[in-house]
This record gives sequence, C-alpha cells and structure tokens, in this order.
Amino acid sequence: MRSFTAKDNNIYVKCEGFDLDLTVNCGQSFRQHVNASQQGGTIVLHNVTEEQFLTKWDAYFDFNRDYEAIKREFRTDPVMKKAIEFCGGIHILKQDPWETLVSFIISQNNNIPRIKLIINRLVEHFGQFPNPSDLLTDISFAKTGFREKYLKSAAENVLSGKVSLDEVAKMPTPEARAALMQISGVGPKVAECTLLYGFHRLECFPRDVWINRALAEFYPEDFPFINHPFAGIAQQYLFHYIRNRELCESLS
DNA sequence: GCCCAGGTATAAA
DNA sequence: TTTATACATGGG
Repeated sequence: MRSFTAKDNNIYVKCEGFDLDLTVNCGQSFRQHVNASQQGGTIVLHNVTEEQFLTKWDAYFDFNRDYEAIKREFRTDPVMKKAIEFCGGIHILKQDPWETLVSFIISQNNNIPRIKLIINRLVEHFGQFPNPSDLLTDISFAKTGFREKYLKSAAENVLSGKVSLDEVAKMPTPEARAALMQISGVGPKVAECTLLYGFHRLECFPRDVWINRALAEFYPEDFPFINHPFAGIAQQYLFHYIRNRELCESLS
C-alpha cells in the first residue's frame, strides 16, 4: 500500500507504517543493496529510475503488502502488541535467493557485525556479491572459518544444477526446504531464513536462540501465529523485540 | 584470557 | 530419536 513519485532521478515513496532503518537493520539483511533514506513519512530511493523501482525495489521492500491489516491481527496478542509498538515498521525484504542462502550459511554460530565484515570482504574482493563460480576460487582471504566448506558445497550444488534455485522457487515450501537442506551446511535454520528472506515465503518461521528464548518466556504452551500465513513477519517483530528488550522497556 | 555469536555435522547415548 | 561437542574468527 504505497504511492510514489519520480523526480530528479530519485523515487519518493509514501508507505504507511514503514520504517527504513528498522527494516534494513533488524538482522534480515547484512549489506546495503540500494541507496535509500527516510525523512518522516517519505522514503527516498536515490539514483533509481521509475523502471528500476517498479521491476525491483518495489518488491524488494514489499511496499505493496497491507502490513497494517496484518498487524491488526497480530495485535490481538498482548506480547505481539508490544513488539509491534516497538518495531512494527519492519517489512520483510525480498532479497536475492543466492545471496540470502550464502549470507545465512555465513551467519551460523556467528554474530551480526562479523557476518557483515565477512560479506563486505567478499564483495570488496569480487566487486559484487560473489556468484557460485567465485566461491569455488580461493576465498581464504574472507576468513569464513569452518563455513568455507559449506560455501563450496552450496556453490557446487547450485552450479551443477543439483539444487536449482529457479526450481526451488517453484516448489511448495516443504519440498523447497528439503531441496535446500541437501547442501552441506544448510540445516533447518539456514533453510528457513533462505525461504523467508530470499524466496519471500512469509509463512516460514526461522527459530534461533533468541526466538526460542522469546517463545519459552512468553508462549510456554504455543505461539498463536505459528501457522499464520505471515508467521515470518510475526517472527521478525518478535526477534527484534526480544533482542532489544532493554531498549524497548526504557522507551515505554 | 574468557565468553559468545540469527547453527550444523557428527558421534554417541 | 534426542543430546553433546567441535568448529574459525573477532568483538566485548
């Protein structure tokens, strides 16, 4: 639910409830994909043409989904209500599937600043995000540690076509999940994150240590939206809320 | 120095 | 089927 105008080679977007900073800094993305800023209710995409906006960035930011209606459903739950007050401006980005897969392989047993550090080293070295062939060269400079063999596995599987990301995109989610997990180093968490952030399967619900902590504390029986078609959005609100709880409580 | 980080493969119970 | 441990690296 957005409107936009194109002017001076920039795109100016109005999208109710959207928060750029929260969206790009809530742990779903590890590098900047487009030069963007926000002043009040207006998001500016710098040096973006109308065609580029309509064919790419509009979907990337998920501007056309009615998040306000989705949040109304989630707010019936008191914990989700607090989470949404804190970070309800988050949208789930639709990122490149390959980049998402690689990024979350790197993320395992790793912290967000160092995930960004490694990805930046790769992008600096290759001049762009590394493609599968790039990852099959010597990447010791990136210091990915024990994850290097997993990155090679992903590259080999994708390059050989054994795991075709184009095919995965067409599969029902359970089959897509199983296909991704054929890659050594891709377990349930990486697969789920790839499906949610890369393939934009918004029903997917990645479980990391933070989410498990939140579920154990707030929902000892069961999470009411676990089978919701947009459970992944609820997951992102909950993830950011539990990670920044101290900050959140000091604001209220 | 010690602990931890948006996990997974592997071995053992 | 569930539980324990190693794993590379860098920041706090």
